[in-house]
Amino acid sequence: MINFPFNCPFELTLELIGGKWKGLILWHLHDKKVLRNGEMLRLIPRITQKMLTQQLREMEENGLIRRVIYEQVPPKVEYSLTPHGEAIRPILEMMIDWGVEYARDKNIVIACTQEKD
Amino acid sequence: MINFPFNCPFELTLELIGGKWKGLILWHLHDKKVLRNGEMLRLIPRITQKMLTQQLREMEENGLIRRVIYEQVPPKVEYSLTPHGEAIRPILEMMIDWGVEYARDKNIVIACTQEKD
DNA sequence: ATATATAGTTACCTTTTGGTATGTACAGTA
DNA sequence: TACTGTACATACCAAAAGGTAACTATATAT
Repeated sequence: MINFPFNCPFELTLELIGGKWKGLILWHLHDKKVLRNGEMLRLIPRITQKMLTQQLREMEENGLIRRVIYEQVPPKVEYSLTPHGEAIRPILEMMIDWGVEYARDKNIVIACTQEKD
Repeated sequence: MINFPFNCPFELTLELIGGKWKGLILWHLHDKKVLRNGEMLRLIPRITQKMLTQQLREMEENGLIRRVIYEQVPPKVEYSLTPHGEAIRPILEMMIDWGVEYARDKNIVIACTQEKD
């Protein structure tokens, strides 16, 4: 999995949460604790199934989230945060706070359907 | 400059500090306060001139850093942080802390020549 | 037999990002 | 006259990331 030559721990962290949708997915998981595939698709309207699966798989492989499969038909799969995923929370919060402040100062509009809490 | 449809303030922040070398550049600027082009090349051995200029220009355009040109020959240009750039510091610190902790847990080696302080 | 619901996969394409190598400008110095 | 130091720019290429559209599987309900 992870085996690049990182110049700095910052790069490692960026590698793990830098995907286009990862912040949003993690944020919803912090909020709801447990989410299913379809629920995430509804919470993140513009994401596609492919991107959702892709980002979830990467975060699972990196040990940020947990994937639990129930052997049922139709299938049921639940996603939740691991301790490493939980520990990301303050970073997300600070990035959101900084972004809000910056956007206010620069008059940038964010098409944001979610709130911080 | 910034005019994408962001899904979340997190994405905006990521857009501004997500470049391959931006964290490292910002970190050195936090440390040294003022840096010249050549000094940064020496501090970040694996970066190329092109990438350094590119990342600096983007951050300048986004208002994270300041570029001061002295009309001399040979040229002298100094880079420093703006208030928005300064405000990024706690995010960098948390990302570094989280990355260090994660790397320890997963036995990932980071070829890191810099220290946190 | 057909449709439903859920959670995917796959092939293909476009855009973005990062990297290599080389060229520019210009006053001062040997 | 050629070389140095500083801070770039530019053309070109390769790799990574992201996106679109269509296809899959299976028990149950109609």
